[in-house]
Amino acid sequence: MSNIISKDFEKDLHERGFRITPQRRVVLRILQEADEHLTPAEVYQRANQLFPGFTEATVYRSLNFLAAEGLVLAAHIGSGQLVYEIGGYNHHHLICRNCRSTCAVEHEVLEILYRQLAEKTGYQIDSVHVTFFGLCPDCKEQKRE
Amino acid sequence: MSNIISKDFEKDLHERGFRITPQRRVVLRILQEADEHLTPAEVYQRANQLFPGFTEATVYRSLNFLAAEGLVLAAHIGSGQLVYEIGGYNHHHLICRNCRSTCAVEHEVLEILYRQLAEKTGYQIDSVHVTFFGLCPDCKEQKRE
DNA sequence: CTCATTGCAAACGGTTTGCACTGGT
DNA sequence: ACCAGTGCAAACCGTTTGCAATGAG
Repeated sequence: MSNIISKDFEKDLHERGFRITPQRRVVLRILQEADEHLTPAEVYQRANQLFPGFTEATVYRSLNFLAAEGLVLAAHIGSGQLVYEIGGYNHHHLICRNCRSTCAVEHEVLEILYRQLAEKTGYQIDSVHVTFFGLCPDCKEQKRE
Repeated sequence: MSNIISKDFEKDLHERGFRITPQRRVVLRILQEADEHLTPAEVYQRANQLFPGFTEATVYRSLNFLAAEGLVLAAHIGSGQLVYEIGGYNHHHLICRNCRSTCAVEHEVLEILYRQLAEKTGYQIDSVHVTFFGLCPDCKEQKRE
């Protein structure tokens, strides 16, 4: 879809008393176009180019808002920083603890695990973004030297 | 073992020019006795009782040191906070996103997954502490009301 | 016109750092 | 005695908040 916010969402938000501001559109759009997770700082940086005058506070508020409304997804990746990405696309990350490179893993690969975990613990797992650490092929090779 | 720091480790650290200070012993001991992950603030709180005069800075420095030396393990659990726990005991956490209760999962359950992931991606996964989010049995029940 | 949202700047909480002192070795 | 480690206080960084001004509805 090419719409910034689908009309359904706009209507829904509107009916609940929220407003669709240019700022929120911009933040959402940035995440849609980034197609990867971004830190609030990265969002701010890009937002400021598209929309001079943007405040960091507004970035945080927009991200929180969009996350609360389910339009974007907040995830904790290593390093303690919270990152945001466009919702609706379940995937996970591998991060190389040596070179920091990342690699996405399709959700399907992990789905079996989730089912097993759920059975064993009674939890209803709904993590949609988990980060694993390790060594990427290159660094693994290098370490062996 | 009842030793605070095994003699081997003391010797090893010593040979590399590090010193075993009472502060480091205290921090390590707190983590050993806690038998769960603690935030730096929690460590500080306990350390200050055992050892009045302890500084927060020292807690952070000790934790970093012990983590770098492999004596304790730093893990990112949700909420972005870094927590520390005694090393050598691989496990993972489920956190209920509703009531925040946590539940540990034995490493063995996930070991198969790691092997699969490693095969598919070429990464050498060595995450020893991954956190999954979901709903615990109680909250799952409650939600259904 | 109203009230949700923004901009601004100040506050906040967790973590790190510079520096002189202390104490482990 | 030497230098790694500590205490203290100030700096830092990412995030949140109070308040008056703005602009979406």
